[in-house]
Amino acid sequence: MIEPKSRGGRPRSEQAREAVLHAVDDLLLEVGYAALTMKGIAERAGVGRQTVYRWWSTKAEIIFEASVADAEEELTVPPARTPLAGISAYLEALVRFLTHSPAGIAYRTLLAAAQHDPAVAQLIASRDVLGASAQAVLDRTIPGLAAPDQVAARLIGPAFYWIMSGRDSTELDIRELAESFLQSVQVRA
Amino acid sequence: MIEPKSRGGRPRSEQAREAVLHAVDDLLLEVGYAALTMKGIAERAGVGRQTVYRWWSTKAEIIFEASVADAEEELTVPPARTPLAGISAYLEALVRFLTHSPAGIAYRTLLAAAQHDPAVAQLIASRDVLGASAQAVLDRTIPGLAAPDQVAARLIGPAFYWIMSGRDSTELDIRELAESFLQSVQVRA
Amino acid sequence: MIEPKSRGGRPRSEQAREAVLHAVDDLLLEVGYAALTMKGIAERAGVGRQTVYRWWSTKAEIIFEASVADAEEELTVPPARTPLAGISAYLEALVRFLTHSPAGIAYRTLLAAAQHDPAVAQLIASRDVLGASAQAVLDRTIPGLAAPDQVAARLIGPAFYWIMSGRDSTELDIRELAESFLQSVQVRA
Amino acid sequence: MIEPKSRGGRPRSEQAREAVLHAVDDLLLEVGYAALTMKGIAERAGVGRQTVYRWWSTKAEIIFEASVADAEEELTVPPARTPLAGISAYLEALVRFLTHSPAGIAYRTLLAAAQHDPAVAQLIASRDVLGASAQAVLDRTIPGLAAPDQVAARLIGPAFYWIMSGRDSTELDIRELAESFLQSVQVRA
DNA sequence: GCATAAGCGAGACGGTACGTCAGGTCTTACG
DNA sequence: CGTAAGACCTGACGTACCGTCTCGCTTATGC
Repeated sequence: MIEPKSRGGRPRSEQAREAVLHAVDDLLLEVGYAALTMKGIAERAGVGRQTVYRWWSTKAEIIFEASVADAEEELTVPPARTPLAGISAYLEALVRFLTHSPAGIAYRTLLAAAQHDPAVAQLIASRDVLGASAQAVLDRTIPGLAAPDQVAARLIGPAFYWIMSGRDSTELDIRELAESFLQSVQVRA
Repeated sequence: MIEPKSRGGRPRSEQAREAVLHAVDDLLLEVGYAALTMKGIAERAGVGRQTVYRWWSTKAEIIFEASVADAEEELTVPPARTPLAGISAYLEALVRFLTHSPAGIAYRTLLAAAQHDPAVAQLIASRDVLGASAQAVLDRTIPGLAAPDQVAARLIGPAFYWIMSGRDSTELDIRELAESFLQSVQVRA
Repeated sequence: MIEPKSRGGRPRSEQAREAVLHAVDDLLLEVGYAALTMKGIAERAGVGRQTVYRWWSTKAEIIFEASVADAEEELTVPPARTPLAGISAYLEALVRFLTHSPAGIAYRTLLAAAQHDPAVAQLIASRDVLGASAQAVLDRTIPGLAAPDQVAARLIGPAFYWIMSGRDSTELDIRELAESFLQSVQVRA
Repeated sequence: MIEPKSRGGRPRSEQAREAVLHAVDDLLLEVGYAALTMKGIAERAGVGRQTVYRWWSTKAEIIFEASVADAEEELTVPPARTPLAGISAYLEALVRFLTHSPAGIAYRTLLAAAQHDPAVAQLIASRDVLGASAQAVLDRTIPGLAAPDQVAARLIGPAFYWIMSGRDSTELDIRELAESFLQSVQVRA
């Protein structure tokens, strides 16, 4: 890819870019998605409103850029000695991500917005952090699966639904989830 | 329970109540949740703005009241001859509900809003249509389950995640989902 | 005059009428004319809103009915020994009325409203308390004046303007006003 | 006086300012003070509501700014050859102003509002167009008066009361008013 | 080394929805 | 049939944020 190679003009301020991303991180935790406004972001970042609009069209885009890197890191788990340990560790990470990580809260927020905003839906589809992380674990644990997408959904889905529907994550029996999943896979293999 | 028995005053207009609920039904499909405004609802319903605020605090409450009855009906499936047929039929109904039913689209919208609005979260928790419908099917198909909530999550979760993450519902292999679920239950029984 | 002789039904409640007039008296002092509302009057009087509208069209009418009797009484001064004493006493009463009497404040309020509301203008013209009171004093003091209306205006006007334009009434030299007025009348007689 | 010298930002739109003032001028004549709303002003001016509120707090402030310059001009009369001619000319101008000039109607409106709104009272006291115009005439006609404020009130008051109380201005004998005033001044001098 | 060009913070612009309030009308049950 | 209560529709209130614009200024490139 070739740089656009500007023919002069002041270059984009990296300082402003980071100030915006940090402002969004902070504000998302402080006031929540609904009360997050472009105006508020600009003021918190100490940046002109036009500067925000110049580089991002919507608040969803900013949240996405601010959280996707963290999300990928947090959902990466090291290889484990047994399938059960690997799957359990992944589910632990998934639950922790969705319930306690700022990036995970941002993800839930975006996924929520995607339900009624096609632009956001396309945005999160363009970098499917949850699916990709599950895929990585499955490839390592049970190579050569057919319909890997659907298997990943069977892995992620129960915990995902539990949390999205507002249930208490500490009452979730992750070990049982991991065992059921593995048995449903192995029996059919 | 005794009626509050008002001591005079004009009674609430049932006509206004229904006009508002229908207006929300219509507008939700036409313009979507984000562009759904209290002002717009009142105007579409031919009702005063104050009248809307008098009976509902937020648009989420109106959507909930407008869709919960439909939701319960659409998620009820008749008894089937075999467990596989019963589970499959339920999953079919679930997918159809979440993707094509106005009430289901309303439900996704509310669940999305609940991610960053505790009031909405409490509202949908107060009448858990998805969980209750799954529970009904499970009671009939595999009586005496331990941890029925978590089993319901294993039933609902995969399809739920598939759809919420924006994947194409026609590419979902429901038969395979039902078989995996039943085997994971039966093997462990 | 014949009573309308109602053909049955509950008669008008004198109690409700007085409650409304007292409520207006009180509220006018407490919150002022601008913040005086039909709704507020009804609630303060413990009376139905419809009952207020049934008997008075506007808040100006209620204020008028509530204050005109008091106004006439307060602007009546006893005969004095000399013209100067009579005129001075009248001007004292006028200033006190316009600045300190609830009825006088109500009058200023109505006169203000009359500037942009023909209905109110007609209402206060129908019972010209200020002009009538001045006329009474002039008839007694200097009988047989030509153009009594305009002379009354010369008597009332200076103090009236002083107060309406917001000047401090304690800085008004009433004695000087009375002397000037009498001299302007006598010289020309 | 130094300009506030803003440190950046789009400058105030003179076009918007004038559009608002003209809209108020027009609407005051068309619909009157009571039916004059901030919303209506903004719409008529083709201006955002916020823009109106940014520069003026109340409709009284707008009316004041829209009319004070006209008022001062209309109440200025050229020097006359005799005191009687000068005073008469001033009273003519005063009556014409209060009854036929848009600025004068605006002034009556403000003076009315001032009776129950201290903010408006202070506003019109801050630039006392009536008093100042009378003062100017008196200084020229009868220099060296004691208590010039009260003398001005004696000059303005009778005509002012006549008009404010709703009487017909064509029935006012201005020549007689002027003569009475001069005699009351000269006799005492 | 000076013109050109784009990015910057600030803040006013025309809009629109917010949630509240009062207006004036109506529909109840009660007396 | 008058009354108190209170729901009804209407529409203005003053505020917040939208996304755009216009300032003066800064910071690069390229002639």
